[in-house]
Amino acid sequence: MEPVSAEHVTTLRRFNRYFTRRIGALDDHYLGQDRPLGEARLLFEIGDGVSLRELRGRLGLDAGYLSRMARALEAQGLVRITVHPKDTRQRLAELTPAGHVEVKEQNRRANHLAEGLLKGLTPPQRGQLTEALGSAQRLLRLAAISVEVVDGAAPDARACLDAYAADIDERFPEGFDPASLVRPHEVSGDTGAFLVAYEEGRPVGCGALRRLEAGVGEIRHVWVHPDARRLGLARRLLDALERQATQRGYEIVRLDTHASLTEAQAMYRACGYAEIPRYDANVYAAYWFEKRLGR
Amino acid sequence: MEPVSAEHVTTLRRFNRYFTRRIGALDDHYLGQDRPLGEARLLFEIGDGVSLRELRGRLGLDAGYLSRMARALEAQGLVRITVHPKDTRQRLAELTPAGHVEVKEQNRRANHLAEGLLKGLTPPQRGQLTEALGSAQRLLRLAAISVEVVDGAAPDARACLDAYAADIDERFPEGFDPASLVRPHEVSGDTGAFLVAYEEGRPVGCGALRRLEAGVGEIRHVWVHPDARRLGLARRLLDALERQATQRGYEIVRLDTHASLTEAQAMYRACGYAEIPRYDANVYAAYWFEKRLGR
DNA sequence: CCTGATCTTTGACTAAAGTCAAAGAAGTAT
DNA sequence: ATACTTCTTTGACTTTAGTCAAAGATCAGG
Repeated sequence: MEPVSAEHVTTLRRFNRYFTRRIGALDDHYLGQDRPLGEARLLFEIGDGVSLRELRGRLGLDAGYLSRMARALEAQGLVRITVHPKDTRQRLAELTPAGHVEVKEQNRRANHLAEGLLKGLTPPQRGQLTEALGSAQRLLRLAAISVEVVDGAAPDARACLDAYAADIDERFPEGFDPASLVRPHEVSGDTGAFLVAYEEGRPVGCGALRRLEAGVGEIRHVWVHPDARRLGLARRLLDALERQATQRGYEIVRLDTHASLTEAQAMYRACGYAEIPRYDANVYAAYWFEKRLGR
Repeated sequence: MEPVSAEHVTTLRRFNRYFTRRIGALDDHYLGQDRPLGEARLLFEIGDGVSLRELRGRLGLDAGYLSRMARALEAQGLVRITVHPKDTRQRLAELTPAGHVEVKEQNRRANHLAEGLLKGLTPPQRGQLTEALGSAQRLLRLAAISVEVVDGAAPDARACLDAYAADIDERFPEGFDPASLVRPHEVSGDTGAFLVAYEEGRPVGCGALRRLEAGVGEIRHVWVHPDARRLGLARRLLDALERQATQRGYEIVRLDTHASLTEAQAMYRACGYAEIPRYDANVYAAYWFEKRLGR
C-alpha cells in the first residue's frame, strides 16, 4: 500500500479543524437553543421511529444514559416509547405531533444557518461549494467503507444476495429467479470467495468469485446498496475480487451482464474487461467479458 | 440578493451532519485520550506561546474558566505562565518541554487518524479529496468574510492601510512612500468610501473609493491580507467598491496598478476593466484601467 | 493624579454529559 | 428446561463544561 502523502494529511486535518470549529460548533449551538444538545440530537435522530438499540449504536451512547434521555423526552411529550412488536425486550421511539413540531423548528433553524452561510457567496460559488462538498463526502464515505471476505453462508452474505436478487428481479423485465444465485460452497475455500462491503457496520455491497475452469475464475453478483451508489464502490469490489482471483491462481476472470445494466457494462470496459463470446448458459446474460489479470 | 437554492442548503447540511458525526467526533475522541477535551484543545492552541486574552477570543471561553484551565495545565507542568512584558495585566502561556511532548503526541494521533482514513482511497482519489476539501474550505472561508463600510480614520482602516503600505513597500523595487495613501476625508461621506473585510472579527482586507472628477470615481488600495489570499476576496472587495460607486452616482470608475502586480492586472481585466491612457500622476502606476458601471 | 476600561483571578454555583454496576425481563440456542 | 445473551431500566456517582459576580491589579487618556 502506498504511503499517504503529508500534503493530503495536512489538508484533511486543516479542513477538519476549520470545519468542526467554525461550522459544526455553530450548528450545535443553534440546534439545541433551549434544550440540552444531547436531547436535541436524540430528537433529531428519532425522526420517523427507531429502536433505542439502533439509536444507541448510531449515537454511541451509554445504555443507561440513553434510556434516561429518551424517558425525559417522553415526559416532555415529544416522543412516544412503545414496545417493539417483534422483540419485546426492545423499545421503539417515535415522535409525537409536538415532537414533530420541535424537529421542524430545528430544521428551520439549521436551514437558516446554512442559508446565512451561503448568502455570502455568489450563485456560481454556491454551485462550486456544493460540488466540492458533495465530492468530498462521496470520497469520505468511500474511504470509510471496508471490504471483507466472509463465508458465503454468513448472514450478511445471504442478506446481500437476497437484496441483490430482489433488486434485479425488479430491474429485469423477465424477473429473476433466486435459484440462479451462487451456492455458498462455490464461493468459499481455495477456489472462490465472497466479499461484503461494510459502512459503519452495515453491509452495503457484495461480490462473489467462483471457479469456472482451470485458471479461469468468474465474478458474479457484484452489487451495491442503493444508499451507497455513485461512490465508486462497485469498482472497489471489482478490484478486490480480482485480487482474490490472483491469490487463488486464476489468470483470467470472466463475467456476464444483463442487457439492462448499461452502467455496469461501461464500468467493466473501463476496468479493462473486453467483450468475448458467450461462455455460459446464463439465461439472464446478454454480454460476456473477460480480463487477463496482470500480476 | 438571490434566494439560496434548496439543493445547496441540503448538500451543506448533509455534509455537515456526516462530517461532524463521523470525522469530527472521532478526532475529538482521539485528541484528548486521557485528558479532558477542553484542556487538550487549549494545549494545542497555546502552541508557541500566546496571551490568555488571545486564547479567550480565539476559543470563545469565559475568562474565569480559561484562567482555571490554564492554571491546571501549569500545575501539571505542561505550560508555563508568565506576565506579558508589555502589559503586566496580561498573562502569556507557553508550552514547557513536557507540554511540547504532549502536543506532539496529539499531532501524531491526529495524523494517524487522517492517514487511516486516506488509506481507504486510491492515490488519485486522495488527490480528488484533497482538492475538494481545499476548494470547500476556501469557499467557506470566503462566505464567512464580511465586507463593511468603515470610517477612513477608524483604527481598522488605518491598520489595513499600514499593512498595505508595508506590503507593497517590500514588493515595489522602488519602495513605497506612505504619504501617497488616501487621506481619511477623501474616502468618507458622499463622494468616497472605505471598506474593510473581516474574518472572524479580524480585518483581512480593504479597499478605498474616492472622487476623481464629476461622474468618475477612483478605486484605490485594494489589499488582501496574506492569510486570506487565493479566496477570491479581492474580487469581492472590487464588487463592493463598484456598488459603493454606483450608489454615489459615479458612472465610471478608474484605477491604476503597479507594473509588478500582474495578478491584479489580470483580475481587473477579468472583472470588466479596460486599459486606458494615464489619467493621473501616480509615480507608482504603470497601467491605468477604467470600467463603465452598468445599471 | 484621577477615571474608566481591561485583564485576570477567585468563589460559588449549575447543568450537562457520561460511567459503572446491578437487576429484571425477554429472547435464543442446545 | 436450562444456560447464555441481549436490551432496558435504575441508582449512585464523577467529570466536564460553563456561568456569574466580585475584587484586585494595571493601563490609557485627559
